Amino acid sequence: MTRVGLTAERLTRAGAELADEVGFDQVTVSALARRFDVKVASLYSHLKNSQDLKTRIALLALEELADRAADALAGRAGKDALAAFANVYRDYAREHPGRYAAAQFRLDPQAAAASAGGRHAQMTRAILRGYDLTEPDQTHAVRMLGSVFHGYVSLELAGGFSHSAPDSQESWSRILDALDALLRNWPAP
Amino acid sequence: MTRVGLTAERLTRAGAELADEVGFDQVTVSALARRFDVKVASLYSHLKNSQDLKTRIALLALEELADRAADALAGRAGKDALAAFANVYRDYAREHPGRYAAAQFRLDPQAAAASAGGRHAQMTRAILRGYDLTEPDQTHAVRMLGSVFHGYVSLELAGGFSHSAPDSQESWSRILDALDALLRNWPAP
DNA sequence: ACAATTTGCCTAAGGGGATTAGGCAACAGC
DNA sequence: GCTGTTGCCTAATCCCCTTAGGCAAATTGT
Repeated sequence: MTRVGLTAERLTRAGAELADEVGFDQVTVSALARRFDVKVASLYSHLKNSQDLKTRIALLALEELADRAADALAGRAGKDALAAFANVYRDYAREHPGRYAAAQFRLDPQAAAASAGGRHAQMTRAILRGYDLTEPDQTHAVRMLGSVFHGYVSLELAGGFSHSAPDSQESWSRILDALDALLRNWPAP
Repeated sequence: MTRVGLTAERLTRAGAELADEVGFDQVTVSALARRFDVKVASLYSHLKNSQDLKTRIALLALEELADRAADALAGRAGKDALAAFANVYRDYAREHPGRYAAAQFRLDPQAAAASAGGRHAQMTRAILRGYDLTEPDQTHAVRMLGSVFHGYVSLELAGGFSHSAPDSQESWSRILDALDALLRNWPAP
């Protein structure tokens, strides 16, 4: 029997592709085994279990997302940075819905600590350097931005804004305008 | 054999309770059968299948949420209405995490049309009557509010804001202040 | 009150995914 | 070429989903 050359990394990448094709919750050890034309049990030499697979895909997605965001942020500030950052999330979710869903996967504290989650938070804070916010308002703003981006992208992905005017792209642009205005004029307590 | 008296309604309610206890994705026809001390196959006289069960729970959650929101909105306007509405979502999600997750369940067009989704949208629009927005900005604002509420609640439920200062309640209040300010001063295109 | 009918829950059976134990063949290093 | 390790396999167990067909309990009509 010829060996196929499975590794945790190859399985994770293939799992991510599978997620984008059929949805993250349809990513299964069995489906992955079929994809490699290998018996299911064989994967257990490389993966601890099904949760391990999903965690790895989630970590991959978080890394990719952070990399793209870092790229987009380079050399930008103010509203420019805000929009670039936001678009990275939205575009990633549209290009890779399965991976985006994976990035929402509930990680255990172990994995969460090792994830790119920290980079995301840092970058969101970096954007706010272009605005005049001090703590604790900065944290409130970070949380709000995260909520809007995640919320909008989730709802859009779930089909919430299709089949109704105006265009989702239009709303997205205007919401970014509104957020920029809000950050420039954050209300005092 | 004595009959237990299963009905789709009782199963749906029990499913919702189960969801709150163990998580919506752990809600299974088998677990529900165990809860009623009945064989699994017996449930299929009342439910079409597993997806049917989940859809029913989702519809129940959407109704409950809409009822609470309608209640909270009665007699309120402006920021008062905004905060009351937002708190309904957040409180419901904290009291009933499984149901809240169910409300996010992807419904087929059939079920979606019969759901309380429309009421939610109408109520969000009603809140905006207290502000001076015309179309299409009103729709943009509706979408933004939905995104913030859903996004914040999701992130909070996923544990995103615990273990870090300031308190999540604090951020929530300040974000509502900020949204109110933004709606009173929505930027021109 | 009792027969006829409907209906609720059951047993049985088949299919798929997760996971573990134990075996043998392919590879790497000497 | 021999040896030890590793990769993939078979086999077995468990849990969930779903359908088919049967018997008994509730309900209905007389």
